[in-house]
Amino acid sequence: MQDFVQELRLIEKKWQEEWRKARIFESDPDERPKFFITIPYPYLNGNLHVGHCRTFTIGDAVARYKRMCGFNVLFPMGFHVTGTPIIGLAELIAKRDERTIEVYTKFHDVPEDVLLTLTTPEKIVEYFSQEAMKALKDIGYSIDWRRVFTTTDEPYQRFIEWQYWKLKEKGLIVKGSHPVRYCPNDENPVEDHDLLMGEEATIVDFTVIKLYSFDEELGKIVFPCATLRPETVFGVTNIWVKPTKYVLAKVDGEVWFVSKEASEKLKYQEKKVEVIREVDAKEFVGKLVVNPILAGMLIDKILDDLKEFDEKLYERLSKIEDEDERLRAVVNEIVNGNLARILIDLFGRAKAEGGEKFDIMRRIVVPILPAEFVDTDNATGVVMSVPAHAPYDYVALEDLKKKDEILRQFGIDRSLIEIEPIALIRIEGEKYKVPAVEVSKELGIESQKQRDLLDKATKIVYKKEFHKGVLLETTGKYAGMLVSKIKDVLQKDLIEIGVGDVFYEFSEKPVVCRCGTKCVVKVVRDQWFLNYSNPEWKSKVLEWLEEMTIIPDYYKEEFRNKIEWLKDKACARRKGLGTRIPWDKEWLIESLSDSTIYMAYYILAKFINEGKLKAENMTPEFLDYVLLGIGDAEKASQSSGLDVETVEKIRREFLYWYPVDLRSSGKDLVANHLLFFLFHHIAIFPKEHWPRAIAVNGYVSLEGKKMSKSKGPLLTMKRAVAENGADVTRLYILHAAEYDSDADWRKKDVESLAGHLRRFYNLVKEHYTKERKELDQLDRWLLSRFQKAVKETRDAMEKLQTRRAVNAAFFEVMNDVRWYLRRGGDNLVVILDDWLKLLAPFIPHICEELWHLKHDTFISLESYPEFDESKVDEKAEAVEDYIRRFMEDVKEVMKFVEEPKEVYVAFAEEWKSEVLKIASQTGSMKEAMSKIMKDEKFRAMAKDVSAFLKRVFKDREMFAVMDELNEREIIEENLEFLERELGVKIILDESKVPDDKRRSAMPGKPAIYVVG
RNA sequence: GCGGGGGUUGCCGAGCCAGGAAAAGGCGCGGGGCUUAAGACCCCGUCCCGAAGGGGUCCGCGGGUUCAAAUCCCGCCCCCCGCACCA
Repeated sequence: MQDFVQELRLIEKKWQEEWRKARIFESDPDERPKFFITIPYPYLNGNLHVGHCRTFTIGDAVARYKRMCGFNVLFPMGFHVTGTPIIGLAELIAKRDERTIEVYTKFHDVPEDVLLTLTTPEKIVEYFSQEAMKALKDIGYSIDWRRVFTTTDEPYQRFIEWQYWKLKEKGLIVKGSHPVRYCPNDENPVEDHDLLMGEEATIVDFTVIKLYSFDEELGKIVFPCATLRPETVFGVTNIWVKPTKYVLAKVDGEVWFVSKEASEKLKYQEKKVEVIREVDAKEFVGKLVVNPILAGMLIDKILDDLKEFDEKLYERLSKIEDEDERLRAVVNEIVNGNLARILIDLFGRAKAEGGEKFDIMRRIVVPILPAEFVDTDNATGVVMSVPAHAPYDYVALEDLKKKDEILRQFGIDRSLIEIEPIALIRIEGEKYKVPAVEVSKELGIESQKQRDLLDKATKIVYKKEFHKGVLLETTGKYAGMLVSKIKDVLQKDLIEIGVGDVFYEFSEKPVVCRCGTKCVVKVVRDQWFLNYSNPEWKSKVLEWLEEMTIIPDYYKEEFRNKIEWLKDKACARRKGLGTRIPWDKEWLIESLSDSTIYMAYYILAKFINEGKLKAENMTPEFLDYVLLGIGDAEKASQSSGLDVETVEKIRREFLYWYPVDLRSSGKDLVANHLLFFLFHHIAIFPKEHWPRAIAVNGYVSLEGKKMSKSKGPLLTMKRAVAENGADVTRLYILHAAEYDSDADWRKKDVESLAGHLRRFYNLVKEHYTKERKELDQLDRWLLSRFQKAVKETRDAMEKLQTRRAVNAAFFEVMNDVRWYLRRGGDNLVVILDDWLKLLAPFIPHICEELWHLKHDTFISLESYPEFDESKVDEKAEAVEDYIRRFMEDVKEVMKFVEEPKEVYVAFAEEWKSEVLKIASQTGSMKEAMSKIMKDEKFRAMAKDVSAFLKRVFKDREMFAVMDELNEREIIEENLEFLERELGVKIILDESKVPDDKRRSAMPGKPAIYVVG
């Protein structure tokens, strides 16, 4: 086999060189219709591998197919190097990181002495782009290499700057802040591959709701309660702290009571934090805090009581009619005035008096209680207790009620904890009134130490409430809203009125950086964002999506969802290779954000590489004109320093090639690159230049294992081609899987495929130069079958189903050819021209080589075979089917006879053909029966007729063609073949066939009697 | 949790959207041919039963619709992928 691969490699090199010399893949505008296909340019922090190979080969097969279908195809390629990984790699190589050296020598096949010199990003880019180009040429892609570029090229940077100015002008770039995973030690955001632990963790935003206490010494103290369910603020009965050390800290001017951990974390979240002193939470247990929201909602019930505390305050509040406004005023008095203190005093009095007023006051003012389940390393370390809806809260509270010694120890007044849960959510279609209580009881939870059960209960309650929960009257103006919709609304409202905040926290812990430091969530401020949440932008993209072709089609839904989900994206970074934001040079444009409309750059790249267009020519006026048609050639010429003619030429070429007809990509890029690709085209270009189609394909694994660039295993494209040949590699990867399902690279299967290709190669070589003979029945069968292969292949290629295409064009034709030869066909040459063309997009080198045995044109430029219906010969196909079936049946029967020698054949009685003829004109069994029974002759034998008809309708397809065939003739004509294949003598003498067998014969299934 | 895709005969993998074959193809395994022999190649078999081309059971689990379901409907279980600022 190695010999064959070596021979292949020589053939491949030869034709690659011929193609290059003849420049057949260099595409310039002409009168043909154009087809512009692009593939995402690869990121060069390593060698191209067989995963790239899949996406690229699909692209190349389509490019070659379309070219042969008469399109002027543009298939360009560039290289992506902006971003951080290349810098990271250079650093690792520079410091001789062992693991990196191992992976790059072992898997990326970089010779060690070369690798060790790659200590700067520039050297890495230089080396890997050369290697990539070699690999892409080695496999014979039909790329127009005049257009290659790298994303750090100066002209490219001009192009990106132009794009960003455009987006800025359109108001699509905004400033904002956002949370990132951050390492305090490295003082940098931490990327996925720099994590030691916690890769699964996501950043969640807790809503912080501030409750207020009052202290003689420090004044107001804020108890910032963190929750994922802000709506539960309406059902707070107390707050929980863990009986351990906390801190009092000045946070943006207010005094906050938070866990020590939280005081550290807050510093990274845009907060100014000054720790005043460490405190023991026990000191605060039993003290009271004011819930400003409830105070605002219930103020009218206690307004009169305020009069004696503060008359002016009373005046101010009682004047306000509007409920919402009053709530805001109350909150304001708590936050900025001394209403909190008054309410706490009022609570004391109401408690002494008891009664209804106390019931009201205890909703506004709640006690601080101790609980062991509180995690000080989660958010602020202070939580609200909502026993109606949180099993932990309910159980902890019940726990506390039972434990007098704890109450004594903390000096908690028992009357403070005689608390009833306050329900605020109704669950649609469920019996629960106070879910946390009922579910806890159902599960038999007794103590807050039963964490497993409590977690389970919490899950049940949260799930039901989230999906089917509706807010009750207790939530004031939010009543009637769905729980699933409330979070964002309420968080926003709380922040707006001044008692809410956001605390970012990891969903799982710990999250540890490679350096060993625990990561925190940091809020980056004043970052530039692409405003993908912009509703007009979004809806334009959504509308255009409906016009597009997405392959496979169910990905359209996926795209729809992802477009909806896409939020503003930070497009600026501090570190990495790339282009600076033109109006804020501190920042680099993030590397996915500079790869959105670069397909347009391929048109410019040709001129740049020819030296006709330089970075300094690429002025905004020039780009405006050639890419958008804004302004005119004169102005563009003046501004750029290019002559008008060149400017016009570039403009014309752009207009010829754009838009992108197909972008074929790996499925991993759907949620990022492909979305941005759509958004940016739609933002920048006029509608006629928006992308037409996107196709996605799956990954490639290695002997069932996932490949990894940074850890291995990995198979480079170059090695795959060197070991197996370009055409073998191509055919394998195209046939290994379809669409988004993943392909597995298996050495054994690849080798077996090489065997198939060798057979094919030898077969064609043997038959191709033979004289054409006149067509006989068998040749017509072959041609007929071949037409179906053509149709199937074309159909599959139109849908980018390379697996189906290869199956039809290669394997199925191969099977037919095998049968054809076995049947003694020796006119194979009649399909060979077309067969080679049919296969040329998949295995271009072999096809080119074989084609040249007879022709001196390039097969790569020939026209693709057309389906020719006149060559379809159903009868010839029926005859072959008959022969095959006959052989199978005879063999089946021969199994039961030792040493079979003679086979006697009897054909079906005449009446059966008659019945069949009538039946074939009817649609149903019933109809056929009634029609047939009109004939007296059949009526006499109704039983037999009905039994036969049943069979006929069971096997309709076979019987459908039978009345056209003369069975006796077929067997007689092929007697020699049949006897040779079956190794018996076949005698068409029905007198030797027993009666019962003869009667069971049917058209298409003669009676067979074997004699030993 | 949300969204998308899946669970097919020893394995890989078609088919299911447009219901009607023990269910393509490949691999593995077994047998035969060819060959001095091995490999390659060609043919046959590979769920169970059957000494005549036949019968039975089968496509995650449980129901339903239908003359007929791997294919349609309902419920359940399980698996994979994405959830971002990273290419």
